[in-house]
Amino acid sequence: MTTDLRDRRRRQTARDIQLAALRLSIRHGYGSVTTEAIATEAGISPRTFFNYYNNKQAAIVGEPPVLSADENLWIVTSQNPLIDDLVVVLTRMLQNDHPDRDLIRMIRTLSESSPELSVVFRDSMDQIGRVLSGLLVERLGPDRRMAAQLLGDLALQALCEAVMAWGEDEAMTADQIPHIVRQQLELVRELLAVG
Amino acid sequence: MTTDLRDRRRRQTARDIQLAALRLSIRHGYGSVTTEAIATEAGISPRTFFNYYNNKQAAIVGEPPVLSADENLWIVTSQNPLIDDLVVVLTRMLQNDHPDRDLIRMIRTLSESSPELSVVFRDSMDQIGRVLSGLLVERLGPDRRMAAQLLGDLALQALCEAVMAWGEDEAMTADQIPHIVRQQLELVRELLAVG
DNA sequence: GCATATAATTGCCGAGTGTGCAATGTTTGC
DNA sequence: GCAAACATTGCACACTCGGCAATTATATGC
Repeated sequence: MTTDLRDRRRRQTARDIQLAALRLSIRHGYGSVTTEAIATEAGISPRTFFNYYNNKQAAIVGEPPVLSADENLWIVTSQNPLIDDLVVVLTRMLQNDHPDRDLIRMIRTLSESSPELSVVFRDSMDQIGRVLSGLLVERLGPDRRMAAQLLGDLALQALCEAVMAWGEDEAMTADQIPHIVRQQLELVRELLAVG
Repeated sequence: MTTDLRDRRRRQTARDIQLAALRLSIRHGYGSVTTEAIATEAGISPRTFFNYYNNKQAAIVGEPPVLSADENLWIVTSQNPLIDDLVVVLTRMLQNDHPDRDLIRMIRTLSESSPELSVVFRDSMDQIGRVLSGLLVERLGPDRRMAAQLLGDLALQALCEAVMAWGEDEAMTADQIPHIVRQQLELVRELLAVG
């Protein structure tokens, strides 16, 4: 059962690299920091950096959470209100991958000073978006394909914003994030109706 | 009044480069095509490539349309339904920058075969998204800031999808794109209410 | 027209990115 | 312990991208 030693090490190293990338980039600017500098700061060789992340941007955002299509197939046939189901899916995803408030804040700080990073957080969740959209397309049928994709994207974007807001507000607990997501989705619905 | 010779040349060259990038990438795969090969195909020097585009991805999607904040300030104080105003803004933007159906189709083809490009089209519109979101935040007030950003993003994503759909369907005319956007936004509203 | 300012193209060079390969360590299962 | 599996590293190499200065093309004033 010590079989997880490697796993823990791997996670820890991935984290070390991310932290090094964030610290150095915040201090010296994203563009001025080389992968070599990050590797040195993280205590690994330059070559090893690329065993963990494909590029500098990936190191900044870290390993994104995963959304398993198999475990969420129920949403395809569920009769509940769509908004409820979306919130359930995102809640579960968050429970599998507890975000770190400090890291989130550093990412936010950095993407404000480096415009080229503004899309990076979002892009890192692209895989999740595709899975979610795929499930929604199944649920809503091919004639509502486009709206299904828009909904998946909207929900994911709402999650990103809610996580960012949580990062800024020390008084907020992680389990409030899904609540924010629901609230904002309902607000969007109202604004599309009257606003 | 021949003062536009340079301008026309510039546009033409930008287009030539984009076309070369798309053709070569579709034929040999995005990852296997070098900027040097693109430059040669476009009839320019490798160095000139980077005078037009900052990187290979930018060459693929070409120069994105611009959304002028100044010209759309009216949306901040408009009393019309939000969805109407959004459609108007996007319609005007499209009129300034007629998209080319063939290019859109090539981009779509390519992003299906190269997953790393799936976010590129969207990312190229990031600037537009920020402007639009900014306007909506002004209109809706700081307490609805998050929803405003989600709405701006949703509208932009709807536009992207509508343009892609138009690219695929020869029977569709460009002026139908805003109609599709409206239709999909309304569908999203309904789905958020009942779905 | 012609000379001159302005802008575009190009070659050259150098720092940085990212990958394949093979050697060397380290962990795990037995 | 030992062998298989896995991780780290160094090395070499192709590619990306930007600064600089020389060259060429275009625009403008006279």
